[in-house]
Amino acid sequence: MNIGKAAAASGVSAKMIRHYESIGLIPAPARTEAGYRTYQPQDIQRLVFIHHARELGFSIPQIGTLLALWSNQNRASQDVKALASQHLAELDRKIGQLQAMRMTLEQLIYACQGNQQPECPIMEHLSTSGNRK
Amino acid sequence: MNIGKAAAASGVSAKMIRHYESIGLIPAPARTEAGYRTYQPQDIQRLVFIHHARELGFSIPQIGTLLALWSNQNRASQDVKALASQHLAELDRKIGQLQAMRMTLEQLIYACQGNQQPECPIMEHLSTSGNRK
DNA sequence: TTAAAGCTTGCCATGATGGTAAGGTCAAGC
DNA sequence: GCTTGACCTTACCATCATGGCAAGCTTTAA
Repeated sequence: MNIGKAAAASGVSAKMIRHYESIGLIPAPARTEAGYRTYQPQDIQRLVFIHHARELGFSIPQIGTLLALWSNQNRASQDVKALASQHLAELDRKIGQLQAMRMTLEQLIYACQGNQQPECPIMEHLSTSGNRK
Repeated sequence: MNIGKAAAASGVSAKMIRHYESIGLIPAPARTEAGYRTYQPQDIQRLVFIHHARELGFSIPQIGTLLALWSNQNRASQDVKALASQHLAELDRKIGQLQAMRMTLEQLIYACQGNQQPECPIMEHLSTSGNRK
């Protein structure tokens, strides 16, 4: 299977497959005489795994760890759970940050008249030096 | 005022002040004979404005627009409001994405025993090819 | 006078991904 | 057989905002 098919089958773009190979996340596959990469079914499984992990927001280094656990028959599910929990905490942190922005911004938008006049609480907020609780 | 003081006064790092200058977000300030940048109070105001806008998550191009509106006496608050609303929508989109990840991940973590055994719903989710609603 | 702190520019790195360019290869149709 | 188009290859550049480091100059304080 060439890289195009592998990309379509796994949901990972050809570009990213090459990238993952270059950073060592996936092993370098066999090549045809012409130099084309050829993928086996288990390579596709690995790519699918990566794709799903990316959908959940895991970073590439985390996915490296997950892949190692995946191919380890003696893994303890608590290790997987710990990594996932760590990522969950990170997601919560990011969501919290964005929601804090969202909250302030929404209030400012609500308070803004949105007319032809220049007066605007949003601008005032941005230019005000201090006292922003 | 040198760049260090300007950084401390505005909350924008010296590094970023130089960067903003290099991309044209702020005008190049006067220099001393030795080549040191010297900032005026209005420059600090501008930096404070940028800092606050970054805290709300506005992108640099958006901040460029906001700065233009800021220094425009004839601005209409509806223009500011429109830009802010656009950004709010973007925040909502990102929050939604993260929350979708969060939701799935939390369920998987909940279902995982977290013991010494290898069986793990998280791993199953990642390796399963399809049917992930 | 000397040492420390601060400034200068320039380059490199992040993280995950996209784009583009220049060229080689393969398969199908004529 | 030859052309065409789809596919592959590598290599480089771009994003976005920020940090770090290095080599060298300037200012300040002891």
